[in-house]
Amino acid sequence: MPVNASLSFGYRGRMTRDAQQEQRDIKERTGVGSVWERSRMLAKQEILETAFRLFTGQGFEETTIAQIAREAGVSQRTLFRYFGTKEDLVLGDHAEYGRLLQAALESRPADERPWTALRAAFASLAESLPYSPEDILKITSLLDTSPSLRARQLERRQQWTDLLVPDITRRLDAPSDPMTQVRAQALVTCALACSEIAVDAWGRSNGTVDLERAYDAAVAAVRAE
Amino acid sequence: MPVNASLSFGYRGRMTRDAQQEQRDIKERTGVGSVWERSRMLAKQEILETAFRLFTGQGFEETTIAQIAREAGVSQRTLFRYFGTKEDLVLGDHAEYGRLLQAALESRPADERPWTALRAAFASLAESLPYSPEDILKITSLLDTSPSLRARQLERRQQWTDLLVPDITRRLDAPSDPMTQVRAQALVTCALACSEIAVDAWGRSNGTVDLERAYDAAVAAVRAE
DNA sequence: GGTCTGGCTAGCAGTCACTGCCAACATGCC
DNA sequence: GGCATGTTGGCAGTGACTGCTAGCCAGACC
Repeated sequence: MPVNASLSFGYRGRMTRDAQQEQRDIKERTGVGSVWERSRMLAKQEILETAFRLFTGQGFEETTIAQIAREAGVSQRTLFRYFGTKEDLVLGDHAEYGRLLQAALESRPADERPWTALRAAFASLAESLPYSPEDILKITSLLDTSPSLRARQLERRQQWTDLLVPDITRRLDAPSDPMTQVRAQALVTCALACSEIAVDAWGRSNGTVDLERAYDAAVAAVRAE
Repeated sequence: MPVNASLSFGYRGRMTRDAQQEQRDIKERTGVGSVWERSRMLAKQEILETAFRLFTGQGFEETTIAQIAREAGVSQRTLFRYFGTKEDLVLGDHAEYGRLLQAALESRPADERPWTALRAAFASLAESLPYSPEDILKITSLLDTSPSLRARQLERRQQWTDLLVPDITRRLDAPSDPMTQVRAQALVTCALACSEIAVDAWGRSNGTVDLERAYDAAVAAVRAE
């Protein structure tokens, strides 16, 4: 049962291309056309597809690394070299996405207000993520079933906060105010929380709720109530 | 079932007594008077003190359960019976504190606005927590040194959210609005985030920053910026 | 006071995520 | 072809955590 290849890391294209074009694409994306690099990507993709199939089929906690490795045809040792933790199989390269988000925020006009800039940065990140809506639905439903997965995701979000706070600090008045750091942290954390709540609501509605409307409703509630 | 039945293990006695006798009985069966209970509490205390000493001395990750158990004079098996996870040694009974917070929130006037009620609930919880300021300082500094500890704490905070959302939902207008749930979640999550940011700032300042001022600054930033 | 019940304990074996190490092999470079 | 280097898999180990079991001992009952 072939799983949608859009699950694979970085893959955003269609499946209807011939192998040559595919290879050129890989070369383009990775910058390296070496056999090593290509087989690494194939293995990575195979592992991810196997993991997602097993996770959605029998649950995250109930699936062992040994099983994924066996069915993907690699050793456990290799699997852990590609994905540092079991949770990384679901959550992807959060450090990379964090950098994307940071870059998106820092590219906003310096005089844009915090909430405005953060909203634009989220929208920018959403466009550059290599996940299809179906992928996000799968991920969010997995998050709902595994506390450890949810914990790890919250931890990652915390790390994103540290990346975004410096920029937001610059957007605040009174930089000498000792509370400026606290204010920036609060803004970033709450914005990230609102985005996550919106994504979760979108996921639980099976994608019928409008994501931006949910986010705006969350932010409006926090600011107006 | 009597209210305090959950306190008594293996209650099998009669029901027709006056309150005073009942209390004496409970004390006998479950309370401080029983040898079992006393040794349980002593063991728990001994384990906690040993764990804190080792955690602060050599770090959370660098301390093993085996070491704590050995130095506290109990078996690992017993330690895990008292504290379900290594993180529980630091974080305490979060489920219990969650119930306290929920009760505090629900005891606020029904027409109080979400932010006001939440702030009062936090203040109430802070007063009923069994930690001294020194304890909190130790805990927050430990949180800063261990990602896994921080992750577990974020996970617990998520569980608190679920406890508080129903009450906040009732405080919102337009309960038929499909976004009401999202709005309530956003409010609770952001309020908890602000309180945590305030506590962290207080901890990093070694207790010199005023906790309530930090919380208010965080909330004000979120709402005004 | 003797006995019985049942909670509590230590200890052991086992699971699972994850890591360090090393030998074997593949690949890229010359 | 030969060497340096990257990659892999197996293996042994660690550390958190769980299930099971035999034995101990406080407390209830007679």
